[in-house]
Amino acid sequence: MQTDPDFSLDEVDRQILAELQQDGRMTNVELARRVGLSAPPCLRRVRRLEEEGIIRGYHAELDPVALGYEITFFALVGLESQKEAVLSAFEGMVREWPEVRECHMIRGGGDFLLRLVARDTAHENALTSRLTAAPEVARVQTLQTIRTAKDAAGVPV
Amino acid sequence: MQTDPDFSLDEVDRQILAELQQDGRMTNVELARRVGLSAPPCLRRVRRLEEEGIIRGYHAELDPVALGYEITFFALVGLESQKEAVLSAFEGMVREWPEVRECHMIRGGGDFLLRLVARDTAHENALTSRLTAAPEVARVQTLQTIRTAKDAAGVPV
DNA sequence: GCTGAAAAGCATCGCCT
DNA sequence: AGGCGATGCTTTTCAGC
Repeated sequence: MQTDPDFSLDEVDRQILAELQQDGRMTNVELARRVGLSAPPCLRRVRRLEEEGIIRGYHAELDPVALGYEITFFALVGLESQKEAVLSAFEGMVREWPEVRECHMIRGGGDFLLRLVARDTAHENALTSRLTAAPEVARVQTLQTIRTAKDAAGVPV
Repeated sequence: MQTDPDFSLDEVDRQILAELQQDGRMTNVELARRVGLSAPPCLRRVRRLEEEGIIRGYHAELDPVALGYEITFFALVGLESQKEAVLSAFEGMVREWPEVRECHMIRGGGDFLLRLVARDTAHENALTSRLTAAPEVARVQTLQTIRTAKDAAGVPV
C-alpha cells in the first residue's frame, strides 16, 4: 500500500487510472474493453495499482445540499505560535471536527487553510466562532463561496 | 438526475450513502448486509439515490505524487472588475486549465480561490505567472501547502 | 416495500502462449 | 507480460407476499 518511486506507469496504466477516476464503478470487463485488453490482465493491473497505493480508494461523490450542507466555505487561520506542538495540536483538533473537510498548512508560518461545510449561515457562524475561540488561534479570516465554477476532485491524468 | 428538495432520506439511505462514500466499489450484497436489507431493495435504493442526483458519481482516488504532481497549492486571484462578463470569462478560462482543480468565487467582490496541482516548483511558478498575466487579473496571492493534516473528500453523513 | 429464486453477467483463478 | 476457459459470486429481474 506504499507508493513505489521506482514503479513506472505505462500508457495503459494511465488510461486505466483516467477511466477509474471518471467512473470508479466501471466493471472490469468494460474497463478492459476500453483500454484494449482482455479482462484478466486488466484486473491484474488494477490490483497492482491498488497495492502500490496509486489507487487509494473508491468513493461515491454525494450532493452536499441533499445531505443538508448548503454552504461550503474556507477559513484562513493564523496561530499564536509556530511551535510544532501548537501546530500539531491544532491539526489534531480540526481532524475531529466533521465539518472541517480539509486542513492544509500554508508556507509562511503558523497559518492554515481549511475547507468546511455548514448547514446554514448560523452553523457557519458557530463554526467560525469555535475556530476563533480555539486555543492558540490568533486570527480567522473566512472566505465564503458564492459560486463554484469548477470542482474537479483528483488530478489530471 | 436533479436533486429533489421534497425527497427525504431515511436512516437506511444515509447509511447507504455513508458506506458508498467510504468505499464506492463495495458490492451490493455487502452493502445490503451492512444496512440490514436483502440485495434487491438495497439496489433499488442505490439506483434511486443515483437518479435523484444525491449520488453524483463514483471515482477512484489517485495518488497525485505517483502521477507526477508533487505540489498542491491555492491561489487567491483578484480581478480588475466585478462585471459579470469579466467574472465568467475568468471562470471559463480556468475551466480549461487542467492544473486548476477547483475555482470558487469568494464573497467580497471579484475574488476567486483556486486549488491547483503542479509537477514541481518550476511548473508552479509558470502557472502563477500565467494567472498573473491573464486578462483582467489584478493580483495573485499563492498559498503553498506545506503539509495536509486532513483531506476528506465529500461531506459528513 | 420486502423476500426468494433464477438467469445473465462478472470477477477471478489456473494454465498456456 | 497477455489470453483462454472454467468456476463461483454478483447483479438484476420477476413473481408473490
